[in-house]
Amino acid sequence: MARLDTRQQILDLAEELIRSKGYNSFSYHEISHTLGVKNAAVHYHFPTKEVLGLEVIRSAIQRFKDFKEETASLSLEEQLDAFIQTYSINSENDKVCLVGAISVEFYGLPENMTNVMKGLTRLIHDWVTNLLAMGKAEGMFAFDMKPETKATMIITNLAAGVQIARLMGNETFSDLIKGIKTDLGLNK
Amino acid sequence: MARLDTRQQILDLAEELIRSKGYNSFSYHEISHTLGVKNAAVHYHFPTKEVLGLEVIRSAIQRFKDFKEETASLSLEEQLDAFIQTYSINSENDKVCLVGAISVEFYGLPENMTNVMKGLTRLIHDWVTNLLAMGKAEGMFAFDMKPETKATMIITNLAAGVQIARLMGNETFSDLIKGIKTDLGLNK
DNA sequence: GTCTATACCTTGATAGAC
DNA sequence: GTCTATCAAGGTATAGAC
Repeated sequence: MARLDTRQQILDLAEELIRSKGYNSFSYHEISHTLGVKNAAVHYHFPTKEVLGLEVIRSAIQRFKDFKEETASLSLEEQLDAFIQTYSINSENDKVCLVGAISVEFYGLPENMTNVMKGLTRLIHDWVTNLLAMGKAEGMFAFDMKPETKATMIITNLAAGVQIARLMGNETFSDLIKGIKTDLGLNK
Repeated sequence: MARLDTRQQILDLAEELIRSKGYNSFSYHEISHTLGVKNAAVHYHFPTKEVLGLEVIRSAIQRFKDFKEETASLSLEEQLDAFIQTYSINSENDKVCLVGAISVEFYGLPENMTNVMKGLTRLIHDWVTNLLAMGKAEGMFAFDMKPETKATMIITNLAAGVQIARLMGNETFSDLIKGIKTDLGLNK
């Protein structure tokens, strides 16, 4: 049985590794060995590790754009739930988000990567800000500050929520989600 | 002029490096070169990198215990401010906190390190929980959930706040602090 | 598109002189 | 306590055959 798309497999595994150990903690050997190909095959698809890292971020940008389109017709509360869902963790999957992974290693990464990552972060923050602003206007979400600020609060809750879950357990994360909703005046 | 305490200098620099690039992004060579000593000198004080990482975390535990003692006589709001202050960033200092740094690289670190880190995280979380519980009882802080949950919310705001500031700018962080206080019913 | 083979550098770590 | 010297292992990356 032939490999369908080695390039895509490498890309998916690289993202998984970045989000579980960090960019500087995995090697081309780990990727090639896991996928059952050779080191050189990985270099064929992604000539340098920086290119691989960049493509991981670019594909995440595309994925977020798809997410926006796919959820655009949902209610605002459903959109918020769908967004929270993208962070969700269970015992087999406790990857942190890219924003957290890249920002923690920030000064150990190629500048190209951090620059592209800034774009993704803005994209996410703008979308959440807009969602909250609309929700507040509709009387769906309640909060007493700029929607930009509330967006930062929710994004940081989620980003560090998946991180701290590794140190304190997954219940801490599910508990946190309830707190976010309570502070938005949901959970009534 | 003799070096006063090489061991302490190594320890401080190692923490700085972990919090700016991550544990797997710095080397013994970077430490020795920066401090103007040789590789072997670093190994004399910290025989393995794992021991060095462990000592960084242990010294952070001691520092937090000192912080508790030093702030114990302050008002609850002053204690909260002092805690927030430990995360504070400016243009020369935008190190992330140890909780974030260690949790992001979690699966790329020696288990010994992550285990000791769990202790520090509990220590911090318990202290914040207690602070919030007392503050609520006193009518100083207002929130509609378990103090444990609110503690997780504030800690994740701060931990990811310093991270996201690297991608969005420091104003995002100062704005976030205002949001935290607003949600606690302060900032009136 | 994947392989073998290899080059070259950096890494963490050790032995032994001073 | 710091040095010189050195090591084995692992890292990214490339050349060229299939």
